[in-house]
Amino acid sequence: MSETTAVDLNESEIYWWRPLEGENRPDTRKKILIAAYKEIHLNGFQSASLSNILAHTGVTKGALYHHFPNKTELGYAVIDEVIAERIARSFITPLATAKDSIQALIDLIQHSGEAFTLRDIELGCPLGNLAQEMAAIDEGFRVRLNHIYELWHRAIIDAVKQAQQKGRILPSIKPEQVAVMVVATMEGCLSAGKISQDLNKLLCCGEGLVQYLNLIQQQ
Amino acid sequence: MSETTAVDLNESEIYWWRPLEGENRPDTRKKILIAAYKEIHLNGFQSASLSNILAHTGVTKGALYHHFPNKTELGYAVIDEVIAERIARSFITPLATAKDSIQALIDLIQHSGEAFTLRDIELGCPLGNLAQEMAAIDEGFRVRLNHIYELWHRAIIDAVKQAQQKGRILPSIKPEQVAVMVVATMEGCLSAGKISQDLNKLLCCGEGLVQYLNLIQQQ
DNA sequence: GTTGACATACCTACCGGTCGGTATTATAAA
DNA sequence: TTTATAATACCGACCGGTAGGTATGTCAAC
Repeated sequence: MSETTAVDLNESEIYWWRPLEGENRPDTRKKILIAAYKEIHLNGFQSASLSNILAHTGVTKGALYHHFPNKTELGYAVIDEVIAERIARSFITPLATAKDSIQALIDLIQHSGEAFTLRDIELGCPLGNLAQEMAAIDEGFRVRLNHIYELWHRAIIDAVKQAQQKGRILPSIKPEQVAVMVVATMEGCLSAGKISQDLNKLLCCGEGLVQYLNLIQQQ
Repeated sequence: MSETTAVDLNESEIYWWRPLEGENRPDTRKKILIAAYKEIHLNGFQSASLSNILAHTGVTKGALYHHFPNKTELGYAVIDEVIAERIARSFITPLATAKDSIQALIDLIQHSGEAFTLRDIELGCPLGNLAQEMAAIDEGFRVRLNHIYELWHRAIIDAVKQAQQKGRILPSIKPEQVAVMVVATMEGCLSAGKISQDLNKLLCCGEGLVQYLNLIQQQ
């Protein structure tokens, strides 16, 4: 979608902390992208305020419109350069590089469930939020977000197929079905946690998904 | 949440069709509620425009602010009087009244998967959309939406417990876990369908959920 | 002297919300 | 049965504020 390299978010940084001052060469574009990602994650795209992004970065409106033609294109860039990279790093690469692919998938679900903070579940999944909000409204958003989901699905399909070849998973199981279901349930879990503001509900849902993955294995 | 009776939506009606004219006694409040529900379903609450609602109903701003003190309270009323009733009618009552509760749950998932139109999956679940958008922003929304989810969970918990007593479901299964997972996966399915705009993906996901429900049954 | 990277001032559209006023209907005393 | 009173339902011009977006200017680097 974009030729520019992905943006490193520095995840541990607290939202809206004052930007580092006195930095010799601030990459303005990167700063805008990160601030926009946070603002969108917090408020959704439509309610994301450019003025907020400007205020929190110290960047001026002129600079913003120098780097991005309009708000929509800024949103596209956030998807292509921030969100896509996060999903790849968190959920796709670990599957592709694993020896035991199906166990890696289970580990991933359990690990991400445990790694969530209260703030995380309060805000929900950046990908899911945006997809929910924008898919019906803007085709450009829909296509870009769908592309990320397709990559995610493909990674799980490959993992299941690999496990099936090793005889670890019942041959009657359709890999595509598992992929769609795992992603859907993970998103649904996040959503459940967000609404109830109850980490246990999220964990409970994750256990259910792991249980499903165990049930479709041989023996 | 509200003492007023639920609003009948007349589901077959096409969105934003001209309102019936020459009707002898138009219930303005009901008209506003239905139009607001549709506008919110389409654009989300924050981006829902009161002017749009007014334009599509022919109701004036004065009338709107006569019936609702502000936009937020209008949103609350939509949840309490429109969305809650829809969820109850579609997913809760059918479970509570069924003889074979677990088969009713499976039927419900399969039936609702088949009943969806392309327009439905384009817009997504009214409950899920709103929850995703507003849970982190407004506590009033969160509490009301969570209440609906709680009712839904309870209905499934009762169904699973009932089936367990009849020996139809493995005793090791935790009903709460099934409930959270079923709701989460259904929401996730809808979401997957919405983003891919592919009915097959939604159906595929529903099959996966049914498969899970079959796997936790005895024999 | 041209280009890229900003900065500043400004524009218009639209947003939720207010407010003074009016038409209609219900209540009830005369 | 008429008439005074009051509450309800509604109208629409108007308001302050904010939104995204633009026009023009500056200034260092090449």
